[in-house]
Amino acid sequence: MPDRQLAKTLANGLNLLILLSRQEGDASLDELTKLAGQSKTACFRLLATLKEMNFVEQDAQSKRYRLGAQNISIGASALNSLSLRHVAMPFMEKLRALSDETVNMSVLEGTDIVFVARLEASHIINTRHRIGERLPAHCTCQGKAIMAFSPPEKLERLLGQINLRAVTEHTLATPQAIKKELALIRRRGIALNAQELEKGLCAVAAPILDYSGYAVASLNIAFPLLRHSQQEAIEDFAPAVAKACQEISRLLGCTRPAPFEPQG
Amino acid sequence: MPDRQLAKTLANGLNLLILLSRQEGDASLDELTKLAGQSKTACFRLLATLKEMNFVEQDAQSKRYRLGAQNISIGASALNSLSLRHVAMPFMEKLRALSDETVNMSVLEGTDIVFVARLEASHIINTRHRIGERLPAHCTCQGKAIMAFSPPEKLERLLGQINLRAVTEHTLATPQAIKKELALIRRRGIALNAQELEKGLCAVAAPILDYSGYAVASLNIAFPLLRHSQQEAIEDFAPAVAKACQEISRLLGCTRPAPFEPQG
DNA sequence: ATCACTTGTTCCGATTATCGGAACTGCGTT
DNA sequence: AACGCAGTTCCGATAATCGGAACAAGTGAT
Repeated sequence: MPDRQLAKTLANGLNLLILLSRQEGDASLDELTKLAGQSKTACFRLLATLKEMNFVEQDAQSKRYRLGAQNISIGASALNSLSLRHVAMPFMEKLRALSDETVNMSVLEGTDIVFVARLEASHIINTRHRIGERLPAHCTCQGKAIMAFSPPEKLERLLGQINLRAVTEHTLATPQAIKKELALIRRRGIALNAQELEKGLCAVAAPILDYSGYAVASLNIAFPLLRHSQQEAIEDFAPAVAKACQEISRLLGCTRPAPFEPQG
Repeated sequence: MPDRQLAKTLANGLNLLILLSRQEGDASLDELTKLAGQSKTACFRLLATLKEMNFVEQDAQSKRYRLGAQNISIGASALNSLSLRHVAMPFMEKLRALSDETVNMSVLEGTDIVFVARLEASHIINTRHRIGERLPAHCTCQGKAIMAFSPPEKLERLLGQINLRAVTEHTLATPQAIKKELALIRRRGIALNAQELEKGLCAVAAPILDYSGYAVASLNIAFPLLRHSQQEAIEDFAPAVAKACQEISRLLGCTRPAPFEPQG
């Protein structure tokens, strides 16, 4: 996997950090050793280093490892340095006022999306995502919106990496199906999630593009089909989301023209 | 630097990540090279590795580095798995060693505080609170410390809900009195409980703030006036409690500066 | 209570990954 | 056009990493 000259030790250490974050709660040295596929000694040394720098903590009695407070501090810093959030927030507030449904912003990280901002609807029945949470990109309209407006070579690489497990019966299951869907999204400027992630959950998303004309993030409105039909979403929400994203993109220096058939 | 067997490459890479997070916004390779005190080549390789794993991003045109989305995801994971208790425990142990009095941590729930961690003094005469126990927030220094550093709208809501029964003759009895007291606490960074809950019981508390700059919990040292005077508490315990809480807050991503007159 | 077994930790030599200097590239300025 | 500057690549010497073996400390079973 290492094509270029990369710092292998650093990569191994970071990999342990990622494994630990994907783990529920804490993990033992042995568990991490097996997950990472390395020697016990190497893992031990790497974890000792991570511990020294507060990236992991070790329980005094059980000796199990968990994520340290350093990650919280750096994560908060990463959120703050995202100028996107500040630019987008007023638009997200407008969208929520319009829809009274939850508005999310996500970025693409590998084959997953990560939530970076969120304004919740006032309803009790709601989506339960949190900032920092990740989801498979191809199962979400936010992920599809970003992928549809990504550079072709990046997209090809992603399609090769995507784990095509079907989350519901509506999930796109083949690279061909995804490509066809992305072409449609590219024409319309809008991505739809019709129960692909969870039954009864629907959402519309549009991409936020930067000066290069490619997507850096996406905004969506998510809602249960209890309150709105898919048709309502397309007619009422989609144009508003698309317009908000176009304005944000313009603020980021994007000059790419909007697609021709936003109404599809 | 410790002499132990640590993975130096990993440490150097993590150090770059920390430097980047302390930086306002982004940083160039040269800047990071100087800050880290390393060769340009080494930094470049480490940053390339960090980039590969989405811990940093690189702007396509300016080549400058900024924190990547991976940190947001891991930070959120850390927040969930690492309870406040784990972060605060070592600091609480230090406070108890310093004072040989009982150290408590509480969070606010409604108009009450709830004890979530506790280290007891060795003395026989002692406070008898237990983890999970609740007390009216406005009668305790812990509650006042949290309220003083809560969002204004939340505070207003609370003040309307508080049941203003006077527990002792020293208890704050009107919203005006409470507001005045909270303003004082906000300036000093320290909350005092002078027999407001029980005759002869005194305590000093400071707030623990998260990345938003608002309080999520508070720490106190509680003791009977038998062993220390109120003046001793202000001179000896208050600065230690304030310092501990500031350090914990920083670990949680708080950047809010400490108040100006911690000694009041 | 003892023994076997699991998990975490230390030691040490061989190997290999890392480091830093020098050289190359691309870009903006004088 | 030449220069300087920042980022990137190349390459050999060196120093750091790795993994096996041994040790320590618990844990559970006989």
